[in-house]
Amino acid sequence: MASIKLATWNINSVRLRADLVGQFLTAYSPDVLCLQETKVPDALFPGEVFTGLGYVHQAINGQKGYHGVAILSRLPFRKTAALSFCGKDDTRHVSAVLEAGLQLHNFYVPAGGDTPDRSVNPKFGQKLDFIGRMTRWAEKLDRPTLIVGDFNVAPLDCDVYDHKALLKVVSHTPVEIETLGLFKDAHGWVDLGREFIPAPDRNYTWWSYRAFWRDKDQGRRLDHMWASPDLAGHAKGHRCVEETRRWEQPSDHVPVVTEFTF
DNA sequence: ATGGCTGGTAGAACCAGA
Repeated sequence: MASIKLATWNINSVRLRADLVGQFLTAYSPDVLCLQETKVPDALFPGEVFTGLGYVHQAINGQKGYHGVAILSRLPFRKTAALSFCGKDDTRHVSAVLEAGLQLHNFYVPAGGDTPDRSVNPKFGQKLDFIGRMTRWAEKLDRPTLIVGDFNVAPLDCDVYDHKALLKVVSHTPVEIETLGLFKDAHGWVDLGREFIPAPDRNYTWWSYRAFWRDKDQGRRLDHMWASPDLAGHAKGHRCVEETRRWEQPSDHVPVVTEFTF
């Protein structure tokens, strides 16, 4: 029986934290790692660090300063692609088809700015539109598909430390949760994080750099792995690697890992 | 309950994250 271990991690600058990525790859040995917020143009991507660890297959889509995504893999790709949604080429997607036929899509959904009102904050509108565009994109999928990444939405009450307070905070507002829910239901995506760690258990993937929030465990579940219905049953193990949040000069997000058997 | 850190681009204070 074949087994594939896939991981996703918002790294918040892959150049600054290339060694941390290497530490994670060595310690947890995923076959594939999807990164978000690489913050580096493709020509400057530190690929050799990961090639040296056996991750010789790399699909990257980055730009200067902001956003940026990458897929590092020990398994060969049949094909790779990068999508631009909403008329903006802002490096929020990269995908790869693995030899097993698994379609892997890595997303960095817009954060959405400060004010949850698209009439005064265009970034919030862009976020909702991006998720709407994902919904239409998913209509065409007809293969076993895994979507991973930083969705920048904590959908369930128990995905934040204080549901009532955060209803007004971008990442947990009702309209974001509704929009993400429409996307989820349209394809029947299975939220693997909650398959393996059911509500209402604590299951955070992000903690602010601000010490007060971190020390009080005021986290949110923003990073996700969603499987299409035909793939979800193959998921056999799942975890968040909270340890990395305590590493020196860490990302504010932690890796999420799922193992599949076929 | 809170944005009071952090990174990148600059080459000093911004913007952005969420």
